[in-house]
Amino acid sequence: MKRVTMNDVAVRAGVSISTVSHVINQTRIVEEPTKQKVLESIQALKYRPSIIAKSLASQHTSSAGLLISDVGNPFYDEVISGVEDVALANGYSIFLCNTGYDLNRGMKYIHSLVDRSVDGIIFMSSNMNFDMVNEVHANSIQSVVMDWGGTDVSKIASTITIDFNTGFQEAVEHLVELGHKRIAFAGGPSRLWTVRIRKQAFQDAIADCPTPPEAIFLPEEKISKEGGRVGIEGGYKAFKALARLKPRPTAVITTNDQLALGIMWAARDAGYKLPEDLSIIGLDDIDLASRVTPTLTTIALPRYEIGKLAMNSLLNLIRSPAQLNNNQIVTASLIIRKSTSRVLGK
Amino acid sequence: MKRVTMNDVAVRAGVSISTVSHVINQTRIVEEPTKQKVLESIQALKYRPSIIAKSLASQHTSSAGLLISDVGNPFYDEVISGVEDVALANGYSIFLCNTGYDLNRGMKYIHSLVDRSVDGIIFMSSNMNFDMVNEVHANSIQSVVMDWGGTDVSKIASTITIDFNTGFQEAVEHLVELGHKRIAFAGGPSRLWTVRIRKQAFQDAIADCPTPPEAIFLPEEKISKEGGRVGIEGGYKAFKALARLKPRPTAVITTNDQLALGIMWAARDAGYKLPEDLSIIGLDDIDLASRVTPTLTTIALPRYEIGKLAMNSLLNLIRSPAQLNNNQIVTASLIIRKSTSRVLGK
DNA sequence: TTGAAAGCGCTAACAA
DNA sequence: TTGTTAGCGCTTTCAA
Repeated sequence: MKRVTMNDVAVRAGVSISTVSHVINQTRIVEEPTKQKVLESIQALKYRPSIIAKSLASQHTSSAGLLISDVGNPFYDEVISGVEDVALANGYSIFLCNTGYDLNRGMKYIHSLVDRSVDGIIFMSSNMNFDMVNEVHANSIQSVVMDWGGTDVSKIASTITIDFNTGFQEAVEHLVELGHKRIAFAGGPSRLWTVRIRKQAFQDAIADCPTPPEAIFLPEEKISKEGGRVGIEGGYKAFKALARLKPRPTAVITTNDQLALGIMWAARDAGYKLPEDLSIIGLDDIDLASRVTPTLTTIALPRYEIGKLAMNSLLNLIRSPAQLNNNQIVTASLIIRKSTSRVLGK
Repeated sequence: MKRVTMNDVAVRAGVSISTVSHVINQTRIVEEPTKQKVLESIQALKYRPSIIAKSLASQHTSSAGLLISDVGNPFYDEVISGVEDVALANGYSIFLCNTGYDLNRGMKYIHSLVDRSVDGIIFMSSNMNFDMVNEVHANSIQSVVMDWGGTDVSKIASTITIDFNTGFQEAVEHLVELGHKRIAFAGGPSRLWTVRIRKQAFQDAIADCPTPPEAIFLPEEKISKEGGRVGIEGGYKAFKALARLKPRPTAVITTNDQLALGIMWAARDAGYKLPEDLSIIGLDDIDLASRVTPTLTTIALPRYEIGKLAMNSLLNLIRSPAQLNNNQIVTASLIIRKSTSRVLGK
């Protein structure tokens, strides 16, 4: 039981191999009767083209790599789905590369992808560096990078950046409207670009208020663990810090939903009534956010859209490499749920 | 800037192309001086072999497909990591295929993987069918399937099955020791094999007790949504059903952690003190389980190990296809945390 | 111990 | 409109 090749189809249809190729790829006009014979042979022989052979001959593989730092991070779920959906729709297959926040591992993956001659790579790992993008570029492979600080890659890759300003502005306005005068901010260490950009957006939003509320910054280092990641545990710690403040903030805005949930749970454990005693705003809109009680008000990232956008950008780049330097911006915006409420009058 | 090929290396080293191939693959003895020359050329030219060309010539691709139903399901996080870790360590790359609980989509992926000549496929999607496995087998591609009911594929694939008996036995024993006499079971619809197997394990565990506690089955259909999936919302509904029972069960065992968390949160919303008023046991040991308060006692699935096991089995199969019919069993076992406690004496 | 050469299954000039 | 054929970059048999 050998593999059925294009040649088998050609022989059975009584045409040349190149005709077969052309009817399959619709790459030149073939007379209807001839075409039908070919199609019939393909059916009869259950012929399936070898993508490998095709790749070797055509010099592109219809495959792409997706570099992320952690499949376990709820941020990525929908991003992956978005990427996959447009990939599948375009005949592309995705190599998933999970760096696990490890630069060496990331570089290994890059090499593997280059060796496999993928047509493009999407960088969504916060733990990436310029060398990686450059290595990819040096091998004339296209790439799209989620703009997570560090070096400027806009000369050699398309980028996607998230506009947090809108979201934070809406969040602060929302709280101010509810009467909050002291708003805390909880995030990881500012040395991380991902944190800095959010913090800046928060500060700008505060400053933009007609009568700015007081902004209080919870101690960063206590909240985060090694690597700078913050999670639910970070929320517990953030709450402790928050509860200790003398005039207590009446609201808190966080840099991610897990952190917000941690604060929420810690607050409840401490006997707070939510949201009356403390308004909480998250960021990301992970799945859980709408499933806990009270449901979490959060600055939502259109994650599925980001995934689709990234893959579409990559496809554009692959199809017309000239079209570089398109920096796409996606906007984060507030979703109001039940974890925020009017501050209690005294 | 053309690609550096094996031929370039051969020319520079003054040897034949086949010698280069052999030193790279260590597939025949090459005199030390010759070998050094080749190695030096490789370095100097920064030569990297084309996996595509290699695949075409050698008829295997060092790539594999991983079919799962939903990246968003926390069950898969570590499974994926496990698969990836051993894949990476063995020079394999993984095509991630997210069926989204959709059979058609699954079949599309299968075809794509077959066309790409992957060396093997791991089926971890509950939404798979015999046709898929058979299609893969018909193309002489190896596969490992997570034994999620349906048809028997043991003749054409290696399988992994989870032993739930141990876990449920430990769970029931644990509750009995704590004095529980009425234990509820909350799960999705029994028509799903995944649910049935767990339910059976629960019933067996109850029956095995010296003095069996009473087993109460919460209404399945109310708990699950379309497709039979149960999540946090299901937990809320399960709790309502549970709270309505006349002599209230003092403990509940669920078929997954999300369900357990839903019950936990609903119970707290209803003013229960946990775990005193209700002991709750989950299943899976998802990340959240150890991060909520009270931390969740749960029947843990060694998910990372399952991933590693699956990929290792696949590699074995690829290396020696004869070695089929190895059905591996992994055991689920209880992790005791804080969501279970002694039943209050009256 | 090494080299020559015939593929692997397809694409894409170039001819006809 | 169709066919011939030279690769794509590598593996592997067969000879030397």
